[in-house]
Amino acid sequence: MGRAKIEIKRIDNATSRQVTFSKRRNGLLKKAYELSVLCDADIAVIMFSPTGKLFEYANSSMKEILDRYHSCPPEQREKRKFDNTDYLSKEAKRLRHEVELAKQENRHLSGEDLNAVQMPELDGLELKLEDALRKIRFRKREVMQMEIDRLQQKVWTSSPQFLLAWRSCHPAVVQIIIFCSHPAFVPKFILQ
Amino acid sequence: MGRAKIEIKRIDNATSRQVTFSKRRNGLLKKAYELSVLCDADIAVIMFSPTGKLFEYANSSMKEILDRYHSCPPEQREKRKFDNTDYLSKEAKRLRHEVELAKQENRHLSGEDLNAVQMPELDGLELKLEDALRKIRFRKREVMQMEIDRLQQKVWTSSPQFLLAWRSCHPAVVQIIIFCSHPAFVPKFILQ
DNA sequence: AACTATTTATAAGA
DNA sequence: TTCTTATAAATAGTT
Repeated sequence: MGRAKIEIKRIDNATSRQVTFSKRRNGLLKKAYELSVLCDADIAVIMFSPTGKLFEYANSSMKEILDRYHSCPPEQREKRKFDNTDYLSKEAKRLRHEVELAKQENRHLSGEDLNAVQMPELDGLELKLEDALRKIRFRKREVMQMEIDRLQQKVWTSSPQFLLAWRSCHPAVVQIIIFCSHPAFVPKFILQ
Repeated sequence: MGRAKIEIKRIDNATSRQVTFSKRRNGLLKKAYELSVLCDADIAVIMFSPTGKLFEYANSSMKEILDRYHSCPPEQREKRKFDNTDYLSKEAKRLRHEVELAKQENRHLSGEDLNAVQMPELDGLELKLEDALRKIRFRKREVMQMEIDRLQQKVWTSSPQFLLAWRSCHPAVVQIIIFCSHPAFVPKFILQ
């Protein structure tokens, strides 16, 4: 939710960690407040910052909520516990699904596994592939042009000795360089 | 954060309230998890749903966090307490600021309070006002045209008696109607 | 503390 | 419930 996506792992830089704590602490408190009001739920949040300071929220009385918590039978507590593992396994599930979708799309873009694909999707795929081809060809021209420019530069800056020696080994390549070069850039000596 | 903006107040419909609780409960737990990991903070969340079910989160051990909480001197607890009033007063502050900004803009768009305004902003205001004028004039033409159409319709559907009677009271208005009407729509009798 | 480009959360609908 | 999607809200990086 910011300029960049961040990985959920401990922030190394202490200053950034503190700044992020301040921002997200407020976000969490706001969410807790909204949930308690919207849904008429009793909510308590206790936070100790990285520097050990206490922050808390309770829509009603903290003591009341904690008492109610302690009065719940332990097995009920454990049952509805949400620990990091729960969240991580949910995320893993979502990621696996995402991977499946992406792979399926790859197959379709490779012209495979098309038995179940109907006309509208086929039209879409066709257009997408045509577009991809155009882009790839454009990029190819670009890369070729860069290589030609590089070689022209080399011809222009090379010593005659180097070019003449090179021509004796690779006459065809030097011919191509001359062919591709603007006449003004072909050193006079090489035309002799 | 959804299709529509909602006001933060108790959801009346019990089903919606329960659905919203489910969704936001997960959101809150996720935020608590992320904050604890990112900032290396100890966090505990206790929630009782509208139907009285318990949900909890603790990055480490709930007991440990609660013990630590109880071991804090009461005055430290009170100091960092965030209750509904805190949030509402923050929101009020933000809203007051927003109102100030909007009023200032109104003044500028009314050509007032321009002493501190520099050239680029003035150019912007000028363009904005010219655009506003164009839109207003366009809307005026639109409204006038609708009125003319309405009157033409009336002329076309009125009984001669009504129009003749009306002309005797408001001859000028009837002249205007005739003038504005397409010849084909002016009833023959009125030209006599 | 503000800003703003992005990511994320979520309200409504299917 | 679960998924989808349009939109509101949170926030990471920047100033």
